[in-house]
Amino acid sequence: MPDLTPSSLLRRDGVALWRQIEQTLEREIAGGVFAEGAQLPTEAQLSARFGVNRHTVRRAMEELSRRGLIRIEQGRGSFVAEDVIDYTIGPRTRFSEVIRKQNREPAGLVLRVAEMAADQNMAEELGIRRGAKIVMVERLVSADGRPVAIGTHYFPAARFGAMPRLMQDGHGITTALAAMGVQDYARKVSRVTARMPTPEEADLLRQPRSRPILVVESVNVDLQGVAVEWGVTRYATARVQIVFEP
Amino acid sequence: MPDLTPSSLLRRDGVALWRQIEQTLEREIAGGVFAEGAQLPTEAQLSARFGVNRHTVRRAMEELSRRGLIRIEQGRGSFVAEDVIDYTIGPRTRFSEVIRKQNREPAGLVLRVAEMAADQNMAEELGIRRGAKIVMVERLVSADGRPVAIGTHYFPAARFGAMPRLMQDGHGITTALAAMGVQDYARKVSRVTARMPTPEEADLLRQPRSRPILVVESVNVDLQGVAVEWGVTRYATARVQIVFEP
DNA sequence: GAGCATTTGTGCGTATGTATG
DNA sequence: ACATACATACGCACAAATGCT
Repeated sequence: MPDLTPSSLLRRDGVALWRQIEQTLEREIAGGVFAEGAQLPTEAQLSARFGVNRHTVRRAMEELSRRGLIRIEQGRGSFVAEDVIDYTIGPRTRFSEVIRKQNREPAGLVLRVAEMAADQNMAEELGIRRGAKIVMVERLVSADGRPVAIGTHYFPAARFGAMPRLMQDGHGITTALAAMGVQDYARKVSRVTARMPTPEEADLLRQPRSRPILVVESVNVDLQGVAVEWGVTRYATARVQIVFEP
Repeated sequence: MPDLTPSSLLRRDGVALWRQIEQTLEREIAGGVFAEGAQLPTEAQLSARFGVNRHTVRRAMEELSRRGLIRIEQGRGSFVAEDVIDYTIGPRTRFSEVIRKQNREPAGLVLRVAEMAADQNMAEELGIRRGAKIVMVERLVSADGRPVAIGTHYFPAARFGAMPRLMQDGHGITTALAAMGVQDYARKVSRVTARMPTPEEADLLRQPRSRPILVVESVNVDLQGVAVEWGVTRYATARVQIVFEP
């Protein structure tokens, strides 16, 4: 199969060489020569292929990176950018619905389950006594098999003691809560910060350690306004942007 | 004036040395011996003062950092944490009101002003023709003299050509818009990502280059639903957390 | 850019105190 | 009394980030 476009460049035809390289690579990415997330040839290989200096290739790559088509990682290489998922957060945010609306397949994998006593902060957020039993469920959520976020959820054990078992049986939060009598729930507030990932977080989210993660803390309440869940979710900035619709 | 607490530590009395150091420093911070934002003595100085190994001091510092009382910066030192500002974003977000509600004094400094033609993206966001004139205003906003965010704002020049002059005359966005006939405006959507700061951004926001910034992109519309402003604001994660209230 | 001082970050080896069976 | 396990504390060396010349 021939290349999508001839790689030969026209010198002094009024279009800078780096522009021609940029356009060639852009067409090849659009045409599927390089798949989403795939590694591009190294700058050295590209400069050999186009018969130009590495600086010229770099100029083209910088432009592609600036336009968001590729992602350059120092010391690793360059990669075709994956589509960013718009993770819309509003009063009625449901993970699986958000992902399906983007025509992707949601999945959740339970990483960890624990039981603990509520400390001062948890107790305040959930409106329960300090020292009351809490169940914690941590899971990795993905879209089309690509990890999107790590969510750590805390539920009052008195009301939701069965939560860990339900979620390990493959339920999402919404259906698990429904099974325990919570027909509906709404998000109260969301606090957003950003920080560098721990090595484990970077591995789980399959993103470079040099890239920050978004940390969103939120509380969900039932129809009576009683807190049912307090959680911290860490999003991969490589693959998601958070959209708030007031 | 004597020290708030004697610095001498009790060995093998059931309380680990690092705990005693943690408590001593905590009391000194609370007592104002070290002011908000002030640099603490180096680990070497503290280990000399307490007569312990540097590791022992580090253990105490890690705990204080985990609890959010101090902030540790490699190669620079450790600093007493400043209170984080809750930057609440909703339909009616006004910078100066948000800051005043936290009992801090807001300020804005115009960094840059420019005129340009709308590219594809800007034109879509603002609902104008591609190539139409746009005015850009970039400013550094602070609370109590501490930089909080860098905002880059784009306005359609046809309607808001006087924007740069008004803002350089010390107006905020709200009063400048009011002077041009926009009595009220509302935020439509906010898209949130995080990335590492450029060196210039880190300097302007007075935060370490190793700490990520929050990037919020938003559109403001007038009462008729017509876009009046499209902007990108970069927040210092050291001093702000963004709160969304649905 | 190179070089240097300062400061925090990390790893490894070792000794000792504390709790448990 | 002894063995074991674990957290605490120390000493030393080097890595990494920052700021300055």
